[in-house]
Amino acid sequence: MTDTAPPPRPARSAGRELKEKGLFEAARAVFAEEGFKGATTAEIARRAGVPKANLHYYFPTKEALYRAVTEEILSDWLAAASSFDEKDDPKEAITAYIGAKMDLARADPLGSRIWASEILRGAPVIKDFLETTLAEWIASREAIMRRWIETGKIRPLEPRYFFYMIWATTQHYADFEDQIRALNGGAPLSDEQFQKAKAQVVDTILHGITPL
Amino acid sequence: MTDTAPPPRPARSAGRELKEKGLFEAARAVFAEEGFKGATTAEIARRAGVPKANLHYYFPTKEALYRAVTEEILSDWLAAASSFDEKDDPKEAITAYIGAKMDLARADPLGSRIWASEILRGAPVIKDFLETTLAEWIASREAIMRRWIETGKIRPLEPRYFFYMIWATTQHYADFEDQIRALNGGAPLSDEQFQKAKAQVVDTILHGITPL
DNA sequence: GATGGATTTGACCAAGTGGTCAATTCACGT
DNA sequence: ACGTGAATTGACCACTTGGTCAAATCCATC
Repeated sequence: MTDTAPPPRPARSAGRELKEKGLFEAARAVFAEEGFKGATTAEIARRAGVPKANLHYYFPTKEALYRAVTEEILSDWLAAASSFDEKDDPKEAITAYIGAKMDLARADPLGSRIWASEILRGAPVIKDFLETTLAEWIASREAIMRRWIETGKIRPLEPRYFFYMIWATTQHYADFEDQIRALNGGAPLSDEQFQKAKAQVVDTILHGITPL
Repeated sequence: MTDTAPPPRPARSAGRELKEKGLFEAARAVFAEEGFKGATTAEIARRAGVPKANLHYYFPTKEALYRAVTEEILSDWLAAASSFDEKDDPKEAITAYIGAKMDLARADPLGSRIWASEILRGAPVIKDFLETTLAEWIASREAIMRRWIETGKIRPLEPRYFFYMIWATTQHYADFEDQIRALNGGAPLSDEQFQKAKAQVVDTILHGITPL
């Protein structure tokens, strides 16, 4: 992530970035499946196809690797969140936001699962993000929603619980994918099924908050 | 759980059950925080205040202890699920069900988190439950909901995605409690806040599926 | 083709892991 | 008091863990 231009040597960085990427992706998979504590550097290195010692050359510690992974996830989360702001109309804004969150859950279930796992263990690494960036994000959107409520565009409600519902429902399709698969006869949701689920989530929530 | 009468000797079992309970509760806490793999028998024993060897006297392996914990959780889940069946009217049934799920998330967040953690790691232990008991449960309730749809009592929708929304939203209050706390100024939701959240979840979902 | 930093990796280590075991203590019926 | 099985526990073990290190190899430059 976040490369700040080639300061000293962009030289061998081609091969370097490739290998780093391999480690990074392997780490995402293992962290998502096993959690931070359950994940082992040996397993990550094995999946990336490099000796364990090599992993520690690119990432000094398991935690450094984990932090790199989480930072990207927070960045993706914020990118999806921005879709809420691109429309003035509540129906459009909420539709776009739920759609973006559903698409993110579908495109990057690992990221969602790592986030969930991080929260489950007490959020030691992203606590600061939650308390600052995320808290500000939701406070600001609460203000927007209260305006919609005052102008009668949506039914009165507590905005934050509304967002929790969106987060929970959309991320569920990533975090509980294995459960959903078990309930779907062992097969993951097809694209058509997923699109139908997405439409229903949007539809149900929109109707849930639309004034009579 | 599930004691099948005192077959050979209910004798010293008073002290025994007490200690077993202590281990059991300590295990719940540690499994919820660290996941199955991340949890250590040493930590569980430490929290229960007994030597590690004593833990292995009551539960032969870490996995046996984990299975005992999960069985109780599945049982609690089914108990809450039964509240869906006690009413014929959709509004009443759904209100009761969401309420029961919210109350369970509030009363036993650890159970919900252990469930989530189990799914995240691929559900090795409860996979059978998901594929049989849970699959049957949802299939049967889908039939009920389709009848409600046919008689125009609720808007047309795919019942399973509706249940996913309920599960996701209610369990979110347990699984993401630490995130919710961070967004609540560092304090857990008060009882009043939680009751308001519960009412809003019921309200939004009911409106979401009620015909115009 | 020699230099020197970047990279690779097998061998290694101290700390922890789940689990075992034999020696001990306990608590009750006789 | 004593015998007996239940319960307790310190010591121990084989294995895994995250991380280190020095020796080897690579490769762009001169």
